[in-house]
Amino acid sequence: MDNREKILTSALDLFYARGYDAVGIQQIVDAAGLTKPTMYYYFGSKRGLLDALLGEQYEKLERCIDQAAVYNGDFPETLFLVAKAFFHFVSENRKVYSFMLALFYTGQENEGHKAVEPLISRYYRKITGLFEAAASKLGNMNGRQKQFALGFQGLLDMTFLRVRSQTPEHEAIVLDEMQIRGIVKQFMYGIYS
Amino acid sequence: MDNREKILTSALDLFYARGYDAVGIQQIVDAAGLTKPTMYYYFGSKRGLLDALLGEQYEKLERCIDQAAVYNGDFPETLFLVAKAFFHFVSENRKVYSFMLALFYTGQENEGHKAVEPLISRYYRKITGLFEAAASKLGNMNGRQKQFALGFQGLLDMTFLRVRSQTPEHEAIVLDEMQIRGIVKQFMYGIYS
DNA sequence: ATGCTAATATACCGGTAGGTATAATAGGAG
DNA sequence: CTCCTATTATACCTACCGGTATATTAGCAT
Repeated sequence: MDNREKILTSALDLFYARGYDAVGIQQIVDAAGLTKPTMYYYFGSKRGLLDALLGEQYEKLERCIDQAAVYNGDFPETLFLVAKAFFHFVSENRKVYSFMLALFYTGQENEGHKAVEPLISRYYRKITGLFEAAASKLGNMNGRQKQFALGFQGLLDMTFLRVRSQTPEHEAIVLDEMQIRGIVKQFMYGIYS
Repeated sequence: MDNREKILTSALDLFYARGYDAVGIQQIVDAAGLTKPTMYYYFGSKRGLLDALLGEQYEKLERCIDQAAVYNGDFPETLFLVAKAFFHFVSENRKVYSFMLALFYTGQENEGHKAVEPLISRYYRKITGLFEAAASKLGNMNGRQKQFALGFQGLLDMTFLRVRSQTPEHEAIVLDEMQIRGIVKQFMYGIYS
């Protein structure tokens, strides 16, 4: 692992545990066994570090979802595949996804919020696109695709947070296929009722 | 409004917009038109200010819910009354509830998280108690009361965040009874399916 | 008027924040 | 061997952080 990666890793650990604003550059480079100029050489600023961290991690999430999110006519199955891809990613990247959610929930004038906001919006557009692709077949969404997308992703986030809180920090987050199908089923019943 | 209140108000405004760690005491007292020693006279420390702010606001939320959350045999109706009380509170206190959620989602080693955690836990215990009171009549919960409570509250939070994001900062958040009934209905279908 | 207390301001503390000027080091290309 | 560039560290900057010692003000009871 080169020094750039060391800094990114230490930063994520600390941001996840204490939050972006509560962590100083000094603490990050200390944890990485380096010094401040090294961090500024690679990232230019604290915000630059955050952007790099979020950008690189978000790309991984997006690739995960893109591989799964192909509407093929069977909408519940598509949602299941998306949910499965999502949980696969967050299980192996619990820190980064938790951190992204935390940043997104902080005040809109917060620097961290401004950094994640475009990524989260982009992600939601992707999920919304799924519902729009299915709109012609489902028919009864009445322009509520965005609301459904938010509801669906909210259910996934909520489930992630619940399972995370019940899983010790050092253990892997586990959700089997049956549980994931259960979540999608619950969501679909909500839509059709 | 006395000076103590002025400080609490300014603090909430700033914490809500920028986050707890990103706001300094100096900014808070400047916004309130006062000076630092006044803040330290009333609250002793930044953490003391946060505790006072959260404590006083949480009490209002708890009173709101307590008035509504009395299980009377009709469980869906009980949930509806709780949801209605919840939305009534968050509509009139959008900043404080948003701020509480933000703090709760930040890292567990963050001071702000430590401050809200007991309040949120207490709140969840209250909601869980509702499901436990209904357990004898509903019967089929199989010890999943806590999970249902988290799911139900998560749905309320999610809805609040969605409606909030669609409501301009200066406008009141509005959810009519029909929409609230729809949310509860969606949740119940999930349980029974 | 006098003394007491609650409430507020001025001016300051040590520490650390984000950030940088400068120099040393190291590895490859010629 | 020598130069060049990429990388890293030492030492420092200013600004602001949370917090406080001290003085002042205002109101009130005597």
